[in-house]
Amino acid sequence: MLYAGFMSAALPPFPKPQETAGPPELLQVGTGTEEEPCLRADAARNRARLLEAAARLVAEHGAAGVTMEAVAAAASVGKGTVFRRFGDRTGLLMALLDHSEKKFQAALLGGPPPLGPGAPPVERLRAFGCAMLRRSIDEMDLQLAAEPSAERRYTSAPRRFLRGHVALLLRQAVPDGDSELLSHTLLAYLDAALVHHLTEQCGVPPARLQAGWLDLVARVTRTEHPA
Amino acid sequence: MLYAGFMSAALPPFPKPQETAGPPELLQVGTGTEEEPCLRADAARNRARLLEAAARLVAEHGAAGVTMEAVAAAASVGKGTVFRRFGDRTGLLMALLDHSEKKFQAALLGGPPPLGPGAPPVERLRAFGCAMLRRSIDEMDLQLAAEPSAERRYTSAPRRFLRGHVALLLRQAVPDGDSELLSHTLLAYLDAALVHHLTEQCGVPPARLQAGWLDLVARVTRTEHPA
DNA sequence: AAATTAAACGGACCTCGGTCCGGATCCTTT
DNA sequence: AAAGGATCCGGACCGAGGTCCGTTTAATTT
Repeated sequence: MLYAGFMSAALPPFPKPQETAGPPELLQVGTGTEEEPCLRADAARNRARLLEAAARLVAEHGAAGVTMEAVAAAASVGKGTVFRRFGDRTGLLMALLDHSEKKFQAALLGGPPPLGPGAPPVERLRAFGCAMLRRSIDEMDLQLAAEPSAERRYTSAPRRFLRGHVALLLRQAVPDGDSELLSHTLLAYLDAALVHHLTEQCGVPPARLQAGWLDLVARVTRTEHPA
Repeated sequence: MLYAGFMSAALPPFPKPQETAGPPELLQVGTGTEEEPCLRADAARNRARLLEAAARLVAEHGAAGVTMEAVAAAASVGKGTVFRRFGDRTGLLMALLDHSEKKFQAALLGGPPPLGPGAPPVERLRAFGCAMLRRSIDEMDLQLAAEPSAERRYTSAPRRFLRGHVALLLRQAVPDGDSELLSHTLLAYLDAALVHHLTEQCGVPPARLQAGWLDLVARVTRTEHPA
């Protein structure tokens, strides 16, 4: 069931939808946060409305134009409802990325190689990076806008999943070595903000970024470059 | 003259102190933004007051307690003055780190080896990372609070300086290889937010972080581990 | 079908970062 | 020393994120 929507639990009075804990140091894939735990009818309807409205606003005015009040108004819903459902602005933006996220996770877990299982780990790492780069470039504005504050940046469910995946591959490809730490390093190269900076502000062409990834993987795994 | 205060120019009506451009792709060290261009007497006095007040607030309530209004009040100064001088909250916080920053830069440029010049590049890289880790751990709250928004994260003068330094060492240590991109990767490992996450939220001991750095440098430069 | 209760709703309200501009203040010029 | 002009000051103002709580509504029980 993949990881299934990273924040959507319905909690007592108002407290923001927290992370449903999960195992403290999960190395498994599927970060287990359960799907919407049976939203009430009206709640589900409003949630859908809000997502639709938010998506429309993004399409029209870019991610920067997605104001919590604007979304609420566009969905004919109270402001409080938006926060109740998504916790905060970041949560709403992440929910917008959820679909793409789930598809990507599915490809990693069960898709065809080399992205999915079946190929040797180093090859899967290469493919992973290239796919991530594409994704980052495509959904740039949203990815940037959805970035959590510094304290939570590394604890979001999608991030944890990706890191777990990379760490898994690294454990196979680099048995000697701190896969946990190395996985952070590799993921950092694919960070949306960095990719944005390099491509938009420094004019680095995507091909160079991709070559850089292949080179980085080769160095970290101490392998040779692919042909 | 190092890089000398990353933002402090006095500009016409109000526009925020911008980056004074600088060469588009400077690979030199000393990122040239000139010192306070002769602040008016009252302006200089207020600037000092503000920094002092801000430092006191940090000491008392942590970086989170540094509110622009609070700083203004504590310095007996108008709110607008704070913004005029420092541009925005990030600018104020960065100014607080400026002293430590300059000292660090001096150590890199002219201090004793292996941090300063005189040691082989790989050794300097190792020392650089260890020093950065210490710094990150010491000034954690401030570093986190001073982090710019995603769009500007990679364009701040201190960041550019550090990246230039690492890229310089990498060009010597790894002539074959995209030093620009690799320098981003190495710096990412030392990112304050990541260090915070690992040490505070994951309980990773600093020694492991340091070992991870040495290992990373070894892999990236394709050298052996030090004894 | 009425009563009950847990959950959801909505919008007033608060805080804080950031902007504006009329007026005060400091340097220069003569 | 007086005037003139550039710079700076201050605090009212605005927008947006986030919270609170009295009210409404959907599920459940009897």
